[in-house]
Amino acid sequence: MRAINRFNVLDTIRRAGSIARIEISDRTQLSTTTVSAITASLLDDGLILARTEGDLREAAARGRPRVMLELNPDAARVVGAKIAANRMVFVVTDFRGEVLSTLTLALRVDRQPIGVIADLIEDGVRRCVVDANLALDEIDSVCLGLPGVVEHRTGHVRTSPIFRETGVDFAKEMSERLGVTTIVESDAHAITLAHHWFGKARDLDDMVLVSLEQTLGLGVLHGGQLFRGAGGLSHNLGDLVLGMGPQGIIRLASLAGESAILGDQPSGRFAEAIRLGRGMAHAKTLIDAEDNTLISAAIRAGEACGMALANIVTLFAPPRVILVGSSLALGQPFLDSLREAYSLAIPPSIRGVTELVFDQSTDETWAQGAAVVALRELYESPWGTTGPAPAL
Amino acid sequence: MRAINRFNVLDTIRRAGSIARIEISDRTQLSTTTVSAITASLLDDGLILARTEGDLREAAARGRPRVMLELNPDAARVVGAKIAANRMVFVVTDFRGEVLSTLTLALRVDRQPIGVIADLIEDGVRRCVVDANLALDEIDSVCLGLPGVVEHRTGHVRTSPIFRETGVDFAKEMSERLGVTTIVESDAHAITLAHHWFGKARDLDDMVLVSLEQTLGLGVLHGGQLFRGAGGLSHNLGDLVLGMGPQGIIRLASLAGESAILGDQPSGRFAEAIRLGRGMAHAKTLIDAEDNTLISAAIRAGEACGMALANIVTLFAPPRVILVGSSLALGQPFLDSLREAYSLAIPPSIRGVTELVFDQSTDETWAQGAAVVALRELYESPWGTTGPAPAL
DNA sequence: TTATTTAATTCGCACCCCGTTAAAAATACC
DNA sequence: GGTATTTTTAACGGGGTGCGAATTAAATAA
Repeated sequence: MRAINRFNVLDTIRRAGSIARIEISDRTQLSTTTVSAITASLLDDGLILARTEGDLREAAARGRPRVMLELNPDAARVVGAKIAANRMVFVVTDFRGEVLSTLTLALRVDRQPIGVIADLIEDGVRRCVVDANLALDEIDSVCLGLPGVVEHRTGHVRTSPIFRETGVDFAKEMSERLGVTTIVESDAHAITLAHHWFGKARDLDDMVLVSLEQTLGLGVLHGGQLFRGAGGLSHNLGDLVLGMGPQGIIRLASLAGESAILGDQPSGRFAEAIRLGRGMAHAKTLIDAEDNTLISAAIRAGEACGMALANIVTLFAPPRVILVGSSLALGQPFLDSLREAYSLAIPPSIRGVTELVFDQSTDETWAQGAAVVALRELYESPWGTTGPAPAL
Repeated sequence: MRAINRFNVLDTIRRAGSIARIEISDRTQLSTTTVSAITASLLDDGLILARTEGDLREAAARGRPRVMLELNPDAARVVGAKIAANRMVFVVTDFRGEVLSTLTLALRVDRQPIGVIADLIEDGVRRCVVDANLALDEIDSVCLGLPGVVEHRTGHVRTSPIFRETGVDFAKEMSERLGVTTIVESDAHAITLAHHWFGKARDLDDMVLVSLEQTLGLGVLHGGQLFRGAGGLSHNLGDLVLGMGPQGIIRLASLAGESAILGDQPSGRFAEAIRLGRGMAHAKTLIDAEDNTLISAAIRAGEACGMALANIVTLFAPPRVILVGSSLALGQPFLDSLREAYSLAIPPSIRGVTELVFDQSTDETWAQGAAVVALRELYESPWGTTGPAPAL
């Protein structure tokens, strides 16, 4: 019970950024007595800091000025990473989730053996930590966000476009290499939490996020918690079936995946751009130059996404859906056809329930989301004292 | 906190049927002390009963014999109902969810004004209660399971095939008529809970149920709780989009809904059978007689369902999916094509995660499920005392 | 009959939260 | 400077919760 209240208080402080005890007791419905006790213990553990200035009540602040409380940035450091097929982005953040250093590695890792990928990630983590003027043993936790189907609880990667192998115990592997607790999570879940903490869902505890990257992913926030499916699996939208064609099953990925839009051939005109991770940006340039093949591919992809989106909204009926990912960079043809297909496909009975939001976050935001996954677990840890100081 | 533990203990007793305190403390991880206190209060409130006999440990029972605890059937009575377009089924159950009386009314209610439907339901409830040798004021709660999109929390029916109107405050309406707390819930949710309590998901706290009736519904059980979407909406599978045809959007309902299979025309050859609620049974007879039109309709419907099912499994990855509903009565052509389409459409990455189970429950089971919805709310109510007797 | 075994209860302890009250702290107003 | 105002801390009593140790209860085995 204390643990729950502690978490709530800590989370209230995080959301507010800077807040007085009175406000906390107001928002959490806890008595000021209790809030005082909990904040005292949080101060004691060094998780929060008190600041005297900064009382921003309207002019007439008569009585004793409030003491503002805020997270102690130095209470913990974590590493978050977005691992994609053609690039890796690492960030080190402080306890608030604020980025301390960033590192982007533009290199193609898919189809590499797992040992090589692990090597590269290990290297990236270590370099990014050094860039933040830290040592690895000052890092409390690492979280890797990667595409594919990931079992969060066990760190088991069932399938991922970046691995040739299936069923990899990647969290274990990386924990051993780094000597730091390492969590593996789907990249879509990471960006979902990033939006919950910092982005376009700060005000909502229920929402759905659809990520349109090389892989098509889904994040569902339900009561402030990620909905992780029964077994803690992530959702792989690309596998959704959109219909039956002459060649058999038509999956969303085959219409709206990156390779479906840009073409898959290693000799294709995008091969070079893709290798450099600039595929979508390049495509945008061509679309602006009225390249008809690409425009029609973008339109097809938008239609497919719009229909899949309508199905997801039919199932979850969230107040807001956030769309993210590199495909958004395709611009008007894609977005317009998506919107049109969506509004055609959305059933009348839930029309108006859901608001559609597009967001083009940087890769850094995704990595930051991974850091948030790690931080959330730290927030819920019992930490130092849970009550009076332990007996000596 | 007590409330939570009380509910857990009560639910443990329900699941076991008959169980000793020690076992409860074993399963709930509560201390025997706490279990004793809670069971004492439950006994005090008359929610459970103690029975000395019935200690079924293996032969050598040395020490003090266990006192078995079980639900007190008389602690409460509820009415559950399944309201369909061509029939209504009511049950009265005791506190355990055991059926005390049943009433089936075969009558077509869709397209009737809402007042008429309410009249019929009111009548059915009253008659079924009388059949159980009870008076209405001995009923603690009523739950109506009906097809369509229902907001459970408010009892608001957004759309339903049995109402011409949209946005009906049906719970309020019926509560006032009956003078008994009345809950409105989607029929799919009702049958989901029925399977959780009594049927093919007794052993699981996570599963998905798909109901193939006139309307296509979905129930998702997550951690023993119904997943009700963000706003408490139910899920209407019929609105799922399966592709784009020459006539525009193709929805699941247009391929696999009852009217899609049997034909919609009032002058059709099924008109009479449908009116009597025997549509599917009649269809089965014709299929057995090798009626090719029907067989191909059944196959089409099966394919559509199989594909939609694969999408749902892709999203939720439950350990088990239960399929229920009148369409199952179509037999081999339908089931085979469903299974085939499903196994074709299910992505390889989660193959083997989910087990498919078919179940042809009677209408009574659906109504019983509605009763379970009502009972679960009673279980969570604070009831009489929450601790020592209230001060006089 | 006595010892043994197992189940259930009683009792005391620690904890947690709340409300009230009082006191201390830090400012603005007069 | 004194006074009013507001936030924060501290102290006390009351009620609740859960747990462990000791105790009682009820049966069987020797």
